[in-house]
Formats: sequence, structure tokens, C-alpha cells
Amino acid sequence: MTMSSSAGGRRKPPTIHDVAREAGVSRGTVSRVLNGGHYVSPAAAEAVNDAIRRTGYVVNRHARSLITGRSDSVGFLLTEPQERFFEDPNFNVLLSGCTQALASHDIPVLLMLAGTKDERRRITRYITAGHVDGVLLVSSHSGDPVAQELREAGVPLVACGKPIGLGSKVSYVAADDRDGARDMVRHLLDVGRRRIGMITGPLDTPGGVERLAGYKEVLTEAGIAVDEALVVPGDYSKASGEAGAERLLAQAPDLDAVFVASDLMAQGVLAVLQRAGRRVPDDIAVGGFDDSPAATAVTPQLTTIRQPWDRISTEMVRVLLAQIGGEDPAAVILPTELVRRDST
Amino acid sequence: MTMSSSAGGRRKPPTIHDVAREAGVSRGTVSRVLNGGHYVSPAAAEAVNDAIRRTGYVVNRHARSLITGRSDSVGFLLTEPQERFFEDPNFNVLLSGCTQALASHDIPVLLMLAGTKDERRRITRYITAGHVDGVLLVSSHSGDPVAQELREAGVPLVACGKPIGLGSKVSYVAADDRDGARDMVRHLLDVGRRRIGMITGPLDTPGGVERLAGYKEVLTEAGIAVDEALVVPGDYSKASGEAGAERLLAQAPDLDAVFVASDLMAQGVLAVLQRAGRRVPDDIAVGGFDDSPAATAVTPQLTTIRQPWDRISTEMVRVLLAQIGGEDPAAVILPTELVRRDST
DNA sequence: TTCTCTACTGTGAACGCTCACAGAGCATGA
DNA sequence: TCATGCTCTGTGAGCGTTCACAGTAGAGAA
Repeated sequence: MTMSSSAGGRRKPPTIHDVAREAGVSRGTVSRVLNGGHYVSPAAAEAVNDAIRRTGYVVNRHARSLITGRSDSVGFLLTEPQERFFEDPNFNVLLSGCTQALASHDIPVLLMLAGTKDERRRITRYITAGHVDGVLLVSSHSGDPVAQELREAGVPLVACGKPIGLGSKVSYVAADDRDGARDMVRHLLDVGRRRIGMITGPLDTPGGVERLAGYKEVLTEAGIAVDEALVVPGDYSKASGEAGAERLLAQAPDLDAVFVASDLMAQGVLAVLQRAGRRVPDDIAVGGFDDSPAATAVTPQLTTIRQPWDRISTEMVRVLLAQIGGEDPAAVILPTELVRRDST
Repeated sequence: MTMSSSAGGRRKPPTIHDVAREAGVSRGTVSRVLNGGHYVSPAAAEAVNDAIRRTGYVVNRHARSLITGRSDSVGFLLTEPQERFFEDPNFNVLLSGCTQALASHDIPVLLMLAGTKDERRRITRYITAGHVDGVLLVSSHSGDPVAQELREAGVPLVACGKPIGLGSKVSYVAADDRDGARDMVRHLLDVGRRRIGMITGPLDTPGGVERLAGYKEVLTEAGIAVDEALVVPGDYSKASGEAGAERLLAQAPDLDAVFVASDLMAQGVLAVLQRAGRRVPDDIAVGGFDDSPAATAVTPQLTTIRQPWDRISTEMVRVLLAQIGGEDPAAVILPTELVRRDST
């Protein structure tokens, strides 16, 4: 009766029927045990669980899905260009976090990379056909046609970071960008800096805008006029960090600190500063944002604003499951935290 | 009859029955059209395709899987510690490549991260229960208990890189490590270096061993005795590259080149050399391995050995699908290529 | 006692598809 | 003429679940 290995081929797995026979009960009872165990006598439940263990039974999700109409799986949709995915370890952190959070609910994750236009169409079709119950959406520029379509089709959707152009009926989980930026700039002031530059994130995204707003607010509150020559745009990529740093050095050689809107850009900034012979933090302090793995991979290690990735992942999953369960969309804003390391 | 959007809720999708009615044929005929179109008259096929388009029909994979016993999906199994996944962009390249290759066959990918022991058990169960048709296995230290179990359960399996301890009955796709190493060391000789050190990969993996072997072979062929003080072990991680470089500099200050068994380690090496005031490539040439995104993210950009990631992905998928289709396991070795950049 | 309510159990039907089979129509060859 | 083979089509069964429903048993109330 054991389902042991050794055999080369794959044998036919036991069904709910086998379990029922083995436990001396009916299919219905087994099914009830499988689905929460309500209205089942303790004796029956035990017999069933025993039988499940003995037979090595695992539910056939296809059969279940066929009748329930749910797939009990969700999609992880990444609408970023490949290069960004290859470069930025934040995606891995998020992907890993969400996968684990879902695993604890026994829900498999389908990975969907929306690159080409064809891909997008294929993926949209796949999702709207009901092959997943919901979607975790990750993209920095999230004014996304795919997202738009999914929302219209009524597919449960949770974005990472506040999406734009999707109205208010879409869930999202985000860190408190403005507050994080404020903390960082305040910290730079605290360590005695006064000529504080900023390399922003993409300003067509709420995150980018908020981080910039926090920067300006704190400076203004401190009685320091915002010097537009000290603010240069970036797009979170390492290359844009390098470009930004070069521009900053040219426009404001007397810079004594930079707040960089992502750790990845900060990595680029550090490289440029080193080439330019500016010591960090002695000559110029550098503050990042994200606390991505990149922050500690670099010397000096980055002082940065921690986005609580683990909580972001688990919240995304929680909100998505709630929404699949019929609840209304929700927005979750999580607090950030200043992590002081060697670059300030 | 259109399936158009606008409605907030999800309506019930059309079934094969609806398509059949719409096309004036039977379910069987529609099914035949869906599955390759053999034994279908051109007229019927056209009518069916028209009806599919009109109704917006998408096959219900659960129903199909229930009867075929296939899931028409595969798992991408990563048995690496999280930190490695976060640090090494090679995983992203591979993940992305495989996902796309599978997408072109209309096969979804389930992401499986085997972290904790519990996770491993859960995943093994999931897979052996037949919820995926096959598994793409990625791990550097692949003497893996999960892999072992899957192989014994007869699950189609393709590893990236030659796995150890799994006998010969498991498929794998790998780059020609030895040959790549030979090319690099020959190149270092060609540019006039004679004191060539090496930081190896993990020596409990075939890849690590082969790259070391290639290094030794070429030196010997060139009449240069292998100096064991010039060879230090690494594990592909950036940190181990830094440690290795420091050890090398201490043991052999007269070093004029290093062959580093991964780009990620090389990144660490470059940092150490820079701190030590050694100019690259003037004082010391650095050769990497992988041609990962890390290679060009660094200054000077790395001369490295390109692993053909795109071909590796597509071959892994091809071999897996073949094996799912009943063919025997196969080993594929792909050629590498020297990519000369600024570090040599 | 009898009736009601609750806790529990078993039984068909159905989910949407594929597969095996039977059979129709037509051409070919004996 | 009939048999044989081919292409094409429709039909019923069944994949492994869940769900609605019917039904049983026992406790408590009337």
C-alpha cells in the first residue's frame, strides 16, 4: 500500500475514492476533511487523515478547479524591460517574498514576463480566461495597458507601488515614499550637510514624485532654499545614477551630500564619485533608497531607506487573497526605516 | 455574442460546447481542431476557427488536464539559498530565457524556490503528485536530494549544468566549461601575462572542476608550471571573489593576471584590486566567466567567457519537452565564446 | 411519545474536456 | 457487385473533484 519510489515510471496517483475506501467513508466525507473539516466527526476525520497518510494522497487540483472555477494559483506579472529585471535585485527580493508567502497558503505562482507586445496579448488572454485567480503586478512605470485590461475584466489585482491611471479601484501596497525621503534628508542635515543634491526616480511615477516631494519639504522646513541645480532626474537604473552624478558634480561642485532615489542608482553614484576622487562619506555623503541587496554589496556600504520588502510581499499576498475572496480593493502604505551604514 | 469587457464582474467563459454550436459541428470536431487539426475538413476547421474568434473561446486547461493527465505546465526549481538568488543576475537571465522559451510553446511556468526543508518537502510532493509535467532545475551545488527524489519518481528533469550524484539518467544542458577556461587562459598568455592566478568555482561541482582543469592544462601546455600558491578556491559569490583576491595578493604579489571563475567573483576582485591600488588591466589583467549582466555593469568592463544563456535556456526547454514527450534523457554541451572587453 | 433541531454522512450530478469507438460517405480495386 | 480502405464526423463515457440534496441518528423540547 505504500507509494514508495524505486519504480522508474510514474504510477497513477491515488484518488479521493481510494482514500474513502481506505478510510471506510464516502467521497463526500473525505472532501469535507480536505476543505476545512466542518461537519465531520472527529473519528471520521482521523480515519481520513490516516488514510491520506497511508496512501500518499494529494488532491488533484485540476479536478478541483474544474468544478470550483477557481485555479488556486496566482500570477506574478512583471511588466519591466528585461534589462531592468536583470539589473535590479529588488525584483528578486519581491519575487522570492511573494512566492514564499503564497507557498504558505499552498498557492502556486505562475511567472509572467511581459516583454513584447505579443507576449502582453498572450498573457492578458491567459489571465482573463481565468487560468489564475489573481495577479501580483510589479512594474515601476505602472500606467500599464495590461493592468488596465485586467482591471476592466474584473481580475483581482494588487500592484507593488501606487499605480497610475487605474482609478481608485485597484489595490496596491507601497512603502511610504515621502516619509522615507524625509527621514533620509533629515539625516543628512543631522550629520551636518547643507548642500544636499538629489537624483530622483522617474517623475511619471508616484514613488518618484513622492521621494522628491519629501526632499523638498525637509529642506524648506530647515530653511534651506531648494536649488534646482541640485536636482537631477533618474530612472532607478545604475546607468542613470552615473549620469546623474556626473551632472551634479558639474552643476554643483560644492555638493556635500546626495540623496539618491534608489540603491541601484547610488551604486552608480559611488562609482562616479570614486573616479572623481571624492571620498565617501568624508567629502560627499550618499544616501540611497530601497535597502536592496545592492546596498551592502558596495563599498562603502550604503546608508539607505529600508523598504520593508518582506512585509510588502506578505501584504500584497494578503490583499490579493482577500480580494479573491470577494473583499474590496485596498491600499496599504507601510512605514520605512532609515538604515545607517558607512556612506553618510 | 461578443465577450467584450466593460462589465465589472467575471462572466462565465464560453465552452467548447458553445463553439461547437456556433460553428454547427460537434464537440469532437472542435476538439480536433484545437489539437492539431488532423482528420478535419478544411471547411469545418474554418468554421470552428471562426466560431472561436467570435466567441472569444479559450480552452479550459483544467478540464483538459483532468482527462489527459498532463498539466501542460512545468516547474522552474531553484535550490539555491536566497542570497545567491538575490546576488547573481545569471539566475534572472536563465529564468527569463526559460520562461520565454516555454511561452512560445504556450506552456506556463511555475516558480519553485526551495529554501527551507519544509519547502523542499512541499515542493517535492507537489511535483511528484503530477502537478507539473517536468522540471527545470537550477542550482550550482546540484548534488541535490530533491533532484534525487524527482529522478526516482520518474519526473522529467533537466538540470542547468552537469549535476552530480544523479547517475547518467538525468538530462542536463551546460556550457563547455573546460574549453571556455582554456580560451581565457590562452588569451591571458596571448596578451603577455605569465604569472596567472585563478580563483576557482566550488570544487564539488563539475563546472568548478572543469574550469580549473582547463586553466591547468593550458599553463602546462605553455610550459609554465602550475603554482599552487596562485590557485585559491571560491564559490562564485562576490564575497568569495574579494576574499580570494586578497589571498592571492598576499600569496603572490607579483601576479600579473587572474582568471576568475565567475563574473560575480570578478566584480569582487576588481574592487579589491582597486583598493590595493593595482590598475586593471595595466598591472593585473582580470578574466571572468559567464558574461552575466554583471560583466558590463563594472568598470573596467570585464573580459569574460560568454555562456550562451539564450541557447542554454532554449535547449533546456527543448530537452525537457522532448523528455516529457517520451524521449530519453540527453546531455547537451554548448560552446562558449571569449568576449574581450577592458579588463585584459 | 412526537416533533424539531443539529451534527454528520452518503449519493448523484456536474464541471469542460479528450478519447475510443462507431458509423457515414466516398474512392479504389478485385 | 461487394469488399476494403480512407477521411471525416458525432456520441457516450469518464477523468477526480465539489456541491446540493436527501437522509440518518441522537439530543433536547414540548
